[in-house]
Amino acid sequence: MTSSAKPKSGKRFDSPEQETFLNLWRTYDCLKALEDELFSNYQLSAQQYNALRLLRSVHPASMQTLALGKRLISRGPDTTRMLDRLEQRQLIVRERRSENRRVVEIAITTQGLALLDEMTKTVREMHERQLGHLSRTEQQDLITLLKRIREPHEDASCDWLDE
Amino acid sequence: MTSSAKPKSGKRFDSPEQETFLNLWRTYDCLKALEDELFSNYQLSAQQYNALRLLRSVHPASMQTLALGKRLISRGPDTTRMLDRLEQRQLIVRERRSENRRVVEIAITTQGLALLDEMTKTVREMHERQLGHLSRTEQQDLITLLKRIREPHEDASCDWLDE
DNA sequence: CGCGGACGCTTGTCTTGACAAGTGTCGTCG
DNA sequence: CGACGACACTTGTCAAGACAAGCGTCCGCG
Repeated sequence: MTSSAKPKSGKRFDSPEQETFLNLWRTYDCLKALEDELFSNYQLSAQQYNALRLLRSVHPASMQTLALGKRLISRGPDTTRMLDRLEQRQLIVRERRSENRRVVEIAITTQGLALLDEMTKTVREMHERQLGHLSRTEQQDLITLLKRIREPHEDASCDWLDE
Repeated sequence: MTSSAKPKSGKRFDSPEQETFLNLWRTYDCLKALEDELFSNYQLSAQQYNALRLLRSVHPASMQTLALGKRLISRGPDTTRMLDRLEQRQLIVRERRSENRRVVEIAITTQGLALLDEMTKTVREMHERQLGHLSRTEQQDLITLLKRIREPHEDASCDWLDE
């Protein structure tokens, strides 16, 4: 049971980077808990909400499945099944283009827009609870730092087109 | 198809708070991708790695299941099954105390410590790639902001005892 | 015109996490 | 000392995500 005396006195982190990351993780998880709580009232996941938001931003035009998937926050091309669920609830429509039958165009429906409208107020309130206690400046500083973190990683495994 | 003219000109966010949160989410996901890639080489999840790290920090003492679960980053009392997997691989041991047969004490094994030791170098390299391009000051600023975000939420759905 | 390959999406399968109910153990109070 | 509630953990069940193979469609080239 000698096993290298590295385990430090009590606890703490292995490196400053680890502390940073764990703080980021923890904070994200903290805020996500609030999101999930709200969205579950509407039987939506955060991802689905974001998909609807994106579709609204291009409405009345449509988007291709892959393009939508790329713009969602998390990687993972499992867009199909998520859209299945939205389609079942008639929040979106899928249409296969006749000129190129490979691609599927996704558009938000009136019901989808209505749902987003219905949620607007509570979503805003949740954001207020999440981050309302930070000043604009603090939020801006934070965003700057976060972008700086992502800088060397974008295009690698992350490509976010939403800005 | 009138549906409220709220969808703004092009895209953008509904509120500054949303922009902040989406940036946080995106950044977390970005860094998590790097973590996952590394940990999958050792057949571990980030949660499992953190559990082992925590157990090492109290080694050679042990922790109760619930206490361990509370200190893990994500909420969710599904600690049992995660520990099942670690136990199967003999990285931890579970022992039911005779004086109080309700609680289960968890301790890291020599093999668990060995695995952590084996991973040390690659983990450090990954952290370097994740966040090495930020100065200490920037990281400290970031941590301060993140803690400030969590301030009003801790104890509510999040209680992090690790500092 | 037909064939190979690339593209875009779908499906299958497995692992992982979430939520709720169940099991065994302990403290306490009548 | 026996029943009740609380506690700590486990198990069951189901939805969500990850990874890889499969299908239909289109383009380019001989």
